[in-house]
Formats: sequence, C-alpha cells, structure tokens
Amino acid sequence: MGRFLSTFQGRLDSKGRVSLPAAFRVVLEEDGFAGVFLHPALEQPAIEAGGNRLLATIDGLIGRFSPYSEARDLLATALYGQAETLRPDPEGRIVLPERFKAHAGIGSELVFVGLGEKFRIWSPQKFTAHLEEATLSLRDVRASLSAPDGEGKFPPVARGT
Amino acid sequence: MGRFLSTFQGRLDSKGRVSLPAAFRVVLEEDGFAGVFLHPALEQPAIEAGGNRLLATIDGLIGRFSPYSEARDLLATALYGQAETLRPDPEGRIVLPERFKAHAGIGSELVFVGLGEKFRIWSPQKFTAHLEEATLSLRDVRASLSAPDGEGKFPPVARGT
DNA sequence: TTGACGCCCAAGATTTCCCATGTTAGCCCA
DNA sequence: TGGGCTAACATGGGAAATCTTGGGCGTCAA
Repeated sequence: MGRFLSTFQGRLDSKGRVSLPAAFRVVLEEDGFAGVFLHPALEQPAIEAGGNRLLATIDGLIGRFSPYSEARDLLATALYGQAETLRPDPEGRIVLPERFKAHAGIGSELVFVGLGEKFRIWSPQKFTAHLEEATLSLRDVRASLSAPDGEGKFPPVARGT
Repeated sequence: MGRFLSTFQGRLDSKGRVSLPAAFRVVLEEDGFAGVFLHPALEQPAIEAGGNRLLATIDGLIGRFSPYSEARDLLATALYGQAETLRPDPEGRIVLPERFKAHAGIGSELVFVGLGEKFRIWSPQKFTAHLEEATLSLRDVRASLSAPDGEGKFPPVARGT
C-alpha cells in the first residue's frame, strides 16, 4: 500500500483553498477513504492527516476502553472532537478550518510532509524549526540503534504493523 | 459507517431552537434513526445524543447486569429514565427541554462535540474546561504508549493491527 | 385565549461545483 | 538531442446548491 512521501509546498488562495499534493491524493484514494481525515497533532503545532489507516489507528486507541469509561470519553473528546473529515473539491482542494490554521500557525503558506501512513501540514517556518530539532534528536535515536538494548534516550520498543 | 466528528457552535434562537450540525444529521440518517436520542451525561454537565448505535451501546451496557440488580436499575433510571427523543423540524432544528439545559448549564449558546458513535452538547464555557482536561489525558496516554510497561495513568496497551 | 409546537417560507451566508487558464513535466519524433 | 505536443496539476473565479437563521401561521391543548 502506498505511503505518503516527500514534502510539498502549498498556498491558500483567496478563498482559503489549497490543493492536496497529487501524490497524496493517490494514496488516499488507494486507501479507499472518501476525503481526508484531519486532527491537530498532539505535541506539535501541526495538523495530522490521513485516510482509513490513520482513522483505524485512532479507533484502535479509543476502542480499547469500554463505552462510558472516563478514559474513553476523554480520548474521544480530544481525538474525535477535534478531528474533521474534509472532502476535496473536484480539483483536489480543501479548505482548512480556522481552528486548524490557528493550531498550526498557518497563514497563507503551508507545507505537506509525508510520514508514511499519514502526513502533516505545517506552516513553513514552524516546519523548518521542527526539522532542525528533529535532525538533532535523530542523532540520539541513531545512537540508540547501535547501543545495547535498554540504553540511550530512546528505548527500543516492539512495534506491530 | 459515519462517525460524529468535530465540534460545532450553535445558538438558540428566540424560540429556543438550535440547528443540529448538518454533518451530524447525515450520520443520524445513515443510522436509520428518526430523530435524536438524548440523555444527560452521567458524569458531566452535558447532554449526550445519538441514534441507534448509541441506543445499542446503552442496551449493551445495561444488559451486562442481571435483571433486578441494583446496578441495572440505577443505570436504566439514569440513562433511559432521563432520556428523550426529539424530532428535528424540517430545517433540522430541535428544542432542548428545559431539564437538559439546566443539567448542562446551557444559556443561549452551545457546542456540539462529536465523539464517534455519539455526540455531546455543552455550554461553551464548560466545554472549554473539559477539553483541556481531555487534551491532558491524551498526552498521558501517548506517554504511556511509549513508556516502559506499567507506568502512566493509562494501562499499557498492546500494539499492532 | 394563550402558549407550546410543528410546518412553511424567505433571506443571507457559505460551501460546493464547474469551467477556463497558466504551468510544468513527460513523451514522441524529426 | 532539441523542439514541440500533450497530459496532469495547480489556480482563479463565477454560478449553483446547501445550510443556518429568523419569522409568520395554524393547530392542539391547557
């Protein structure tokens, strides 16, 4: 299954529309999702977006808690309540809700960054800064890859698909 | 099947009507429910609402307790006894019973918050506070996902599809 | 008669759709 | 290998369809 790869620049037109990168639209269609699912990133001033795969991840997270449990309600509020599904117009453009633009500090320009099963939308400046920081942290991760298990800042974790 | 997603603002007009967000009406129709089912939230000053799926969840919850058990009576009283089914007018508006508005502290403005299989109706102020709490616990969950087993507010969960 | 409620109609404001125009990238052929 | 040609994309706007809101009426019931 295709992945979201590479980064693309975009600009909001006078009506607030941006076209999703064609490469990303292809992945979304493969994924069989009619539209894009978006939610604010937890720890970053960015928007996360994706299709069914992303949605399934979230469903999985919420679905572990039983209905009417406190944990479930809180998670659903933070994830579903802040999320949005947008349908691109026939040309593949979407309009970002004001709330998202505010969270990500997006003005008239933005950047789409592929992360494999999902992608992020950033303001160019914020992304540049984030990238720099990420590059630094990456060294630590890399170091932990070659260190014996259990050492390093990033403990290795088992992962499923 | 569609989910209730995102949050919407609403306002009561001079007759006490609010329009249900169009996106939510679509989900309710898909769900095949003629109207909206509402009941006061158990732990929060908010109203919970939904369609057949919500009803099924409630049935399941109550069904777990044996007939004539105290727990069952309590739940049934709280969930069914306080509930109400409203039918939107041709424009998709409903009138909230006074009792609900009182429970949720709703004045003339309110917020609809999608939670997947159901949605909640809050007073804007109360919701803002609740959202903050929800966001914090989401961070905890995220932390517990990457933390060593057994730590964090939320129990560790297995990963993988 | 008065008030609550349901239905109908009428704007206004958005959002969605449709079409037209630059641009870019890839391709074919001389 | 250079020069078009064509197909896909990204854009810009205008037109049409939706949604949200605010009232007007008529009905039913207290």
